[in-house]
Amino acid sequence: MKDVAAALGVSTATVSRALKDDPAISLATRRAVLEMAQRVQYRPSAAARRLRTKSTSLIGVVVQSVGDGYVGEVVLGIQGRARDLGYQPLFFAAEGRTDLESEALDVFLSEQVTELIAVSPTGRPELLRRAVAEGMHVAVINADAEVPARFFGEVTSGTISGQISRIGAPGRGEPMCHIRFDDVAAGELATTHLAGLGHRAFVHLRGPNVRSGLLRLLGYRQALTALGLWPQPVLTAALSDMGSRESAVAAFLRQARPPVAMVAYDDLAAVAALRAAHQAGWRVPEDLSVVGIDDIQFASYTNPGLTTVAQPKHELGALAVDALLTRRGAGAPVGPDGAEEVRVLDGQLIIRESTASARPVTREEAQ
Amino acid sequence: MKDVAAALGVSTATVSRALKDDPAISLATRRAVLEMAQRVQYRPSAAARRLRTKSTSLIGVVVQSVGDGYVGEVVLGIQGRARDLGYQPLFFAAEGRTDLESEALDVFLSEQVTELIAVSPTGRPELLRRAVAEGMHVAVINADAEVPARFFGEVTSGTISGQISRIGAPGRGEPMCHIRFDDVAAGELATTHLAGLGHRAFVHLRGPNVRSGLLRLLGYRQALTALGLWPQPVLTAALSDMGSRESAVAAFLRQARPPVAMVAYDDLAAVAALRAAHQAGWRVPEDLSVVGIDDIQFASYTNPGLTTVAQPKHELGALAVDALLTRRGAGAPVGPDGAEEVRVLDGQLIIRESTASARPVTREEAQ
DNA sequence: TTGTACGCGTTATCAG
DNA sequence: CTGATAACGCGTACAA
Repeated sequence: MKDVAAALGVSTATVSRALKDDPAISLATRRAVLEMAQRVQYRPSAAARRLRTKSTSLIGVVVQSVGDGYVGEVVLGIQGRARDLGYQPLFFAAEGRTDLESEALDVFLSEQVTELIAVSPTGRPELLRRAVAEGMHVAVINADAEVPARFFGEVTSGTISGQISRIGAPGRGEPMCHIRFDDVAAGELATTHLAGLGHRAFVHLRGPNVRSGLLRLLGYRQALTALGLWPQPVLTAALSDMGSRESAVAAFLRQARPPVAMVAYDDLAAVAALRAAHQAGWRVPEDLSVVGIDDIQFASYTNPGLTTVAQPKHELGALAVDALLTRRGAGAPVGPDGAEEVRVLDGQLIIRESTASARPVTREEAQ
Repeated sequence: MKDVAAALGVSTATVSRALKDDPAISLATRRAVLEMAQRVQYRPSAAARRLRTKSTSLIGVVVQSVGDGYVGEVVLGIQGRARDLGYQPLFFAAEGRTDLESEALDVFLSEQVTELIAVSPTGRPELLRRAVAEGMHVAVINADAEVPARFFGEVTSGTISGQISRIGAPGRGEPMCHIRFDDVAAGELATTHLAGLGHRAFVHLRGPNVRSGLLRLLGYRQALTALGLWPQPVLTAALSDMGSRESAVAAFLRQARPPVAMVAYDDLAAVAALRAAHQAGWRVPEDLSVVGIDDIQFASYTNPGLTTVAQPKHELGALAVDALLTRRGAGAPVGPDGAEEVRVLDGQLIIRESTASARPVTREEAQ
């Protein structure tokens, strides 16, 4: 910057102003400065600017793992929107380790990052708490806290207590913004699609004991109840791995008769069902229709291609950035009353080859 | 820092020294400082330190897309090793857009990043050139430049010219470090595994016109040649998408007879083969054995699970960090003679369910 | 062993 | 409209 100033015979203050489009600057000098800056390959020192202004255009992003493709898409949404607003994301993969989460926060604090996005945090909200305590603005995408196992029992068989309906709303009044996929609606959408195909025998392969698992199950039940088809079976795997899920499905298929319509917790669970069906000699979609939730990249590569309810992954990321950065301009801390704010996004049904009509096509339909 | 100094009645210089384990400091004051820093929640300002020392502990990482899981694993390797060495990765997803690549470089330069890792750059090496021109140290993981289509013809049918053997060595003498997966060895490993299973009828589903595509094909040919089984068919898809590949495989299967052993360019290509086989009524692995390359996360979820040659993704990332950071200590610019340096990592065969013996098990083997 | 003083590259304030 | 100047938080050469 000194060089530019010297070369033009002006002061560094002038250069600084010209570069940031200060209104109090003559057009002539501004142009001269810009051109010279170009010629000298001037690059502003982010460190110096940061030191002086005490504000970064960095936005911290903690993810659990970046390996599973789902997160990757969200991250792309974040980066895209951040770019548009002149911000640069600083990523940190915590891999579910508390010590790494803590380290991430330290790094962000040292870098004077004030904006934080947590993508699908699964553990305790301790990290986020500390972050807001340190004065950060935080947005959370698809927070997925654990949930007592008995809640699943209540949804499956008993009456739904008030506790459960309240569980859809995350947070405990922490001043942070939540961006969420509508899990209940997704469960409903998957189920009604199947029902619309003429199915009357359903199964749900449920997920882990976390909020999204409960909510998707709830959607399944609500759709079925509305259709007068409740109750229908719900499968629980011992663990969330392929193996457990495959055996759960296999056990079910042994005592069932086609056609059956399955709503899986997510695409991975759906893949387990696909494998179990194949092993058991059930054809998909002729004998077993299955729909997943999420639309991970691989959903279109399964055999057959998986019908699923897609999460708007890009939008989730973009919206989190918006929530952080636009709020700031308005000056309001978070939400209208300073409490948390929640934005919910809907999924979209993607029909591929894993779902089909419950009965063979009749002659009329075939025409 | 001022606070800490004031609270203890010492100068900031003393605090600074105590914090960085300067030998010229008394044990007593050091302990006092450390404790007080703890109490006051002192966090060093990365910006100020950076401005003063003119060096960052940031390492820039450009990836194309972070969505496909493969990159995610490499990224984890990078972050892990960087952490150990006290560095923080700064990621940028370029999505194959030249303007974004350029912007990434600008960001890195503004942040005074001197270390750069490019993960699987596919386009022209322009970005990397500019980076070294700007004085950066750069390491490249699996550079995969385009390659003339006729080279594939030479490998398949004609004699292998000198050009091709030279193509294995990347770069044009640019002073940068290359970390690479041994594509030739991977092709060989996949092929010999199938041959070891008793197969005599092979196919290769080849990849795009890039270096790795050519090299894997070369490995396929070399293994077969060594076994006296060359020539064998090579399939070329119109594009790199599922559809083109499926039709290429379908067309082949129509005029072939089981059992056939296939070496696919990568796991995605192998998945296309799985789908085509299913459509055509060929059983895997009974009629068609297929092995992929890469071992993406989804390889274990296909139906049946995919036998593949795994890339050491973590190591690739970790090694790139090492190459950058340890070299620096030694003071040597790059490699022994200031030219490029290449490190090649081997793949590992992962046997799942997509490959089987060429003939039905005999009575002796069944026992 | 510790304190003093300066400068890294910017921007904001104040005067001109 | 522009210039001089101070300050952001830290590291370090030099003096004590």
